[in-house]
Formats: sequence, structure tokens, C-alpha cells
Amino acid sequence: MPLDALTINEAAETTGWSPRMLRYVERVGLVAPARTTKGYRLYGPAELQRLRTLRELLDAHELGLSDVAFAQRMRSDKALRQAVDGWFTTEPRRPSDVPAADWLRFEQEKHERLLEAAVAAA
Amino acid sequence: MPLDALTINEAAETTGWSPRMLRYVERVGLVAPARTTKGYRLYGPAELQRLRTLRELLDAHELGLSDVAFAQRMRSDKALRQAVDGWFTTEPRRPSDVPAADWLRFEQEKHERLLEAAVAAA
DNA sequence: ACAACCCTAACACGGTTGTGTCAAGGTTGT
DNA sequence: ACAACCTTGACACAACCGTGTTAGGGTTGT
Repeated sequence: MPLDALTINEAAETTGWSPRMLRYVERVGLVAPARTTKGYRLYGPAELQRLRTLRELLDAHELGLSDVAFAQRMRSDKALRQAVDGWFTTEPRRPSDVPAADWLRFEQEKHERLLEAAVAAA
Repeated sequence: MPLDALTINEAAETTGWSPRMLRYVERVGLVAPARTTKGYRLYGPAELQRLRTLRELLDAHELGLSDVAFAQRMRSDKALRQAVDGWFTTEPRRPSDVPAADWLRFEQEKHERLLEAAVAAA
């Protein structure tokens, strides 16, 4: 067994999550640890760090795991990100001299560029 | 009554939402219509548009209202946005020659600049 | 003044989230 | 071989989400 990887109960001990919740956090798509050939979960330093900061994140802003899962979905699904961003920018009295279709496409591409840069930088 | 503003039942009729849900959508912070002095809701063209596209958005990506509400919270609460963005970018093997504190601050400010631009553009 | 509308508040109810616990069975270390 | 782990699956349960319905009370238009 790798020296700097913990089993689920050990990881639970040092992160404050219960083993049950570690499995649940994995199920919802955040913090998925490596596995041994026989299926045992192995939590490395990166996973442990993510688990600790996740707890802080949730507590500090009163979020649910589903909120963070949704944020992750927005980062990985470009179409979703565009759709949501697009919804918040509907009909804010656009300049009337430019055709609507062109304006909309411009806005979409602008957001796409900006947010892709943000994600790429991550 | 303003000519191009609808009451809640009329708005429900043309948007496909139920009156109950229009009140709920307002409660969760999306699409808040104007009010008459006596408290009657008045849905203008902008609100009607947002309601129709909201329905499309939810259906197209299997979202809940709470997801969109959370997205809105992320756009309006800078600290939240930074915290969430920060979590997704924890410990991805940063360049080892730059002190951790500086690197972290640099990343935070970079995200802040990019996302502020995106929101300001909206 | 009366019907037809609007308001808020509440009860109801199936579905999801977050969490614990327990069961049945495979793996590991001594 | 045996205790001490690990796995998945299921039952349970409070809290919340999305939605309808109903009740009690104001407002508006004819």
C-alpha cells in the first residue's frame, strides 16, 4: 500500500467527514479517490486537502454539496454554462441599432471567451 | 393599469407557469415583478421573457430552480464566487519556485478580474 | 354591490439531499 | 484462521424543493 494514501476510515478520521459521507461525496462527483485493484479507496494528500477545504467552503457560505456539484457541472459543461449565463443576460435593453441575432451571438461569444479563459486558468 | 403589464393570472396564462409557481419563482429570487401601490404583481415584457426562457433553461439541462438561484448567488456574491472557484483550483501542483501565499493571491486576483469582467459585461 | 380578481398563509404531498445504521460478503495482516 | 478492515446495498429519517389546493381577507371593474 502507498505510504501517503489513507483508507476510508483513516481519511474520515483526519478530515472530519464520516466514512458514509466520503462515499456520498464521491457519488455526487466531488473528490473521487483512487482505488486498489480490489476496489479499496485510497485517499492521497490532494484528496484529503480537497475534503478539508470542502467542509470549510460549505460551512462558510451555507452551501450544500449539490450546490458545489452544480458549480462543477457548470465548469465542465460548456453548453450549460452558456445557457445559464445567457439567461441572466436576457433583454437588458440592448443597443437598438444592431440586429438582435448578431447582438446575441456577440454576447454569447464574449462570455464564452471570458469564461473559457477563467476555466483554462484553473 | 399599465397597458403592457399583466396580472399574475394573465402572466401564468402566457408563460405556462402556474400562478403558484410565479409566486415561488419570485420567492427564490428569480423574476421579481413590479407591484402596484396595493401590492398586485405586474409582469412586464421583460419578466415574461425571463419566465419563458427560464422554463426552457430548466427543461433543456434538467436543472432545478435552486440551481439557477445558486448561479445567481454566485454572480452577485463576489466572496462566494471566489471561494467556490478557489476550491476547484486547490493544489493542482503549483509552480514550486513561487511562494504559496503569493501564488494563491495571484490566482485569486486573476479569477476576480476575469469574472468581474464577465459579470460587468452582463 | 357584486362578481371576479388579487394578496398572504397554511396544509399536504411526492421527490431529493444529507446522514446514520445495519447486513452480507470479500480482503488483509498477524 | 481469525480479527479487523473494506466493499456495495438497503432501510430509515429529518429537512428541503417543487407544486397544488384551500382559507380568509382586500381590490377592482361594471
